[in-house]
Amino acid sequence: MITDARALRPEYLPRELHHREGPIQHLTAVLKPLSQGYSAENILLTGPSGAGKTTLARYVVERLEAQTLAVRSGYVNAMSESTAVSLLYRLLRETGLGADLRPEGIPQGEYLSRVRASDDELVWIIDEVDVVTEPALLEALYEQPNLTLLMVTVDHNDLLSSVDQRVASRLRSAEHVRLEKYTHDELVDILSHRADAGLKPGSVPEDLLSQIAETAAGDARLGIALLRQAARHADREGGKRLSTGLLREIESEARDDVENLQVAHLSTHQRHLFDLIREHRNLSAGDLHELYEGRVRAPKSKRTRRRYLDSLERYDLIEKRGAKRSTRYVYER
DNA sequence: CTTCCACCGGAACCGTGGGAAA
DNA sequence: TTTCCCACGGTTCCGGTGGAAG
Repeated sequence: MITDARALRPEYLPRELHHREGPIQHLTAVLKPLSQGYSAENILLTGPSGAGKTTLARYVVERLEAQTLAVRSGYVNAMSESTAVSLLYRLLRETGLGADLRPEGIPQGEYLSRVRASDDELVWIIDEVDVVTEPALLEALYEQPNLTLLMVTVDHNDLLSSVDQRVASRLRSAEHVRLEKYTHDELVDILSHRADAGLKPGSVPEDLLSQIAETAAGDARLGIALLRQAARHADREGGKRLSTGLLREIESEARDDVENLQVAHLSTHQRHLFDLIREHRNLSAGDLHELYEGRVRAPKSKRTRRRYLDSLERYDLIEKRGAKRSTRYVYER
């Protein structure tokens, strides 16, 4: 049944993007000066999860790079790089400017001079830019004359107030491209393109796609995870066609898939905190700290735990409710 | 209504370790 | 080699604040 598993994986970059014609045009227009050797505005790309932000950014930049000799690009997810230096290192490697660099022990300035030394215009995609903790880093990047930033983040309305002042002002000054959730019909269409690319023709009934789209509620990442799990399940059972009744069975597996992508980035102590909250579903701050201290051999300080909990919240793995003495940490699902 | 204090989060500080300069 | 520098991952300190208890 599965003819090309890659097409169902989360990182797959399709050859054509559907239902994003407007944003594609917008982004392309903002980046256009680069193809004529001029510099372009920095860009902030926002939208809810599963709206295709990352895919869109990579798609547009890849096309630009293919059409223009003097443009090079790099992509990084700020979530998975804990420090400024590791983020710069990764980006330089991606851009093809750091093959000879080692990952540690080099001052920031050295990396930045690499950027300036390049004859090409550079476009860097920084995914989840709101977790960049060092404001000085973005400022420094802004000052590089031949560097255009394409910053990607979820569209929390509280975003600009929650991040550092200096970061916020950088984000505000960038050209803003906003993505909406996919509609039901758009998502059905996207899923059927993926099914065509990855599954035997005719193996997915139309009404199953519609159900998946319904469950995913505009979130393409979840929709594709559902499709992938449905196909795997059917494959295991030796079925030739995905059945409509399948969805309830595989929904939680698909949601686990999406969650596991995030959990994979956690350190062991972050993981302990997350596991406790997931086990208990809902814990007061006091209880959580007590449980954590009982479970872990060398507990981190309270302040450090709060930082970990912050990052869990940014990953959308947990939710913090209430304030002050009635703070609770909640896991839903 | 007032008081208390658990919790949050900013800021300053610290020990370690690798690299570069002397 | 020794010394200096700097990033990193933490901790310590502390002021603000709003729920909860009195």
